[in-house]
Amino acid sequence: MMTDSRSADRDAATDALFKALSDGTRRALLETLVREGEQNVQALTQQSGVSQPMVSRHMAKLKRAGLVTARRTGRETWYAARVKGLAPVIGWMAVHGALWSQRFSALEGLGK
Amino acid sequence: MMTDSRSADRDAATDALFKALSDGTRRALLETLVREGEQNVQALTQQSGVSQPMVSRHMAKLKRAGLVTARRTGRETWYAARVKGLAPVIGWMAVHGALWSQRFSALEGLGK
DNA sequence: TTAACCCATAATCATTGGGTTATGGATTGG
DNA sequence: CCAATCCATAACCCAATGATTATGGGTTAA
Repeated sequence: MMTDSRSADRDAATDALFKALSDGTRRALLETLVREGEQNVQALTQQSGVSQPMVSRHMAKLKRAGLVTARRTGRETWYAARVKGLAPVIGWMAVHGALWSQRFSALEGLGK
Repeated sequence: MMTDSRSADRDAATDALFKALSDGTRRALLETLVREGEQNVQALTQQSGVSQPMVSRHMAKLKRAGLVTARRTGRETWYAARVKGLAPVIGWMAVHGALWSQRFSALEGLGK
């Protein structure tokens, strides 16, 4: 049930998700997880080009947005991409109706 | 041709696009254009809940991101959603390969 | 137990960015 | 020509954020 006509674009989860994706460093971190699977903070720090604390904070934000999961074993924290996390993005695009939806067929062409 | 292994997530256009979508007010403005078609700044201001200068600045950002087009006639500026503008978002998702691509089939179910 | 290691948080800084009101340029209407 | 209208830009405020170094808590190893 829609409580406000503007709620679709003001949804807190959707907002957190788009904000999480709006930074290049975070997107790069996420892509590393997608490509290379679960990684600990050490490994992510080495490939990211930013400091370890920054990686921790970026991962926290990605986690709050639902884009990664965290699994702690001993002193290491292992992060993994959470595939379902992008669903709200797809949902947001779908909300715009047939106009945008038509373009989704182009996905097949883009799928490399 | 890929000039840098990290370039996919550091591409300036992609960054501008995600940043443009990361604000709820801008997404609401964009959705208005998608739903109701071309609108001038006046109309957008009335429905947005923010001041006219803020609308102008948001629209400028959406335009730089390639999500809207602007057409000036006399003293009015008419903005329209640019459907192709979302392609890089879809492209970015596709870059992540089959892992994400599988989920795109869920679009059909989400398409209302 | 002590040292080394992994990670998260705190403190700090500079920049970005959303918001406002004020202003001004360009266009239309009397 | 003058006034009203439409929009963009400027000036400003404050909160959020990306980044750093410093610190500290918890875990493994010697």
